[in-house]
Amino acid sequence: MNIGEAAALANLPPKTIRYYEDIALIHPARAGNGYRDYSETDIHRLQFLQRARSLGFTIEECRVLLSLYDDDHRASADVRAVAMEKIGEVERKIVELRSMKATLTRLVESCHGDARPDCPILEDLARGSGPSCGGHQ
Amino acid sequence: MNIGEAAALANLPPKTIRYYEDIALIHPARAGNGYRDYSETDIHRLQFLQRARSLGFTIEECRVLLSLYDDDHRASADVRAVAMEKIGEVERKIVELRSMKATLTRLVESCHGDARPDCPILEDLARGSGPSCGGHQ
DNA sequence: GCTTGACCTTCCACTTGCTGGAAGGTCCAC
DNA sequence: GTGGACCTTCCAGCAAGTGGAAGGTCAAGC
Repeated sequence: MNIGEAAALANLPPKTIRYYEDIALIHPARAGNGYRDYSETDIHRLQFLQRARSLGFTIEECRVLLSLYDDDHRASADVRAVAMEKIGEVERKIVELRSMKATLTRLVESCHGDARPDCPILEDLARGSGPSCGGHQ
Repeated sequence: MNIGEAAALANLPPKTIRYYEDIALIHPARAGNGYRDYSETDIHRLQFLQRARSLGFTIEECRVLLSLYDDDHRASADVRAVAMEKIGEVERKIVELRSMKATLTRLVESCHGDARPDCPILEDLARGSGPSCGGHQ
């Protein structure tokens, strides 16, 4: 199967699939004309990657998950641990975004938003969070 | 004032401050010895950048905000519009992360997590989201 | 047989927002 | 005058792809 069909089945752009081969996540065969030739197994790996990436796993985490996927003697506890760590990361990100949203909302509500130049949003930004006033890096 | 002191006041690494100069967000003076020399105004702009970045504005958005900050004839409505657009983006990101977290949580709960190799998490990933089954790009 | 267009190939550059490190200059205290 | 902390420039690299150029291949239509 050519890369276009594989792309449609895995819901990934052909460019991304070639990139995944570049970084050795998949190893498709080659047809006589030099075209990549994807097997059912390759498609499964691509779908695996698409789904894992969409769930927020990094490429390196996907590599680990794929090696567990390939390992018949894996412990499901190992997979579970990776997923739980990711839940924690996603949670931390949500908390951070909620804090950003709260601050932005407060700023927008404090701004009259008309044609005049005085703007509490810009004033707040220019004040900065200071060297030790809760700015988050 | 040298870059180290400016960095402490703005809560930014010196490297980042040089980078901001590289991309023309700030234009500090130079002392006789070639060292950058930051004024109070420069510090305010750096604090502005630090705060705006921490609130999720991209560098290009910061550039727009700084130009509004510099413009005595700005309309506060323009600033407000940028901030509201950012609130929308942050919200969309939160929704996406919540959906990721829900899926991950479901997967983790379905996995016994012991020494055996059978793992619903890997099975789900290998199934993929399919070409038209709600995978999000 | 020839053209057209869709597909495939490789390779290199670009993106965002920095960060790390090398090689060297400056400043100040001891 | 020496050590260490600071500063300078420049070059390389990170994640995770994306865009585009230059060219090869395949199948359909005339």
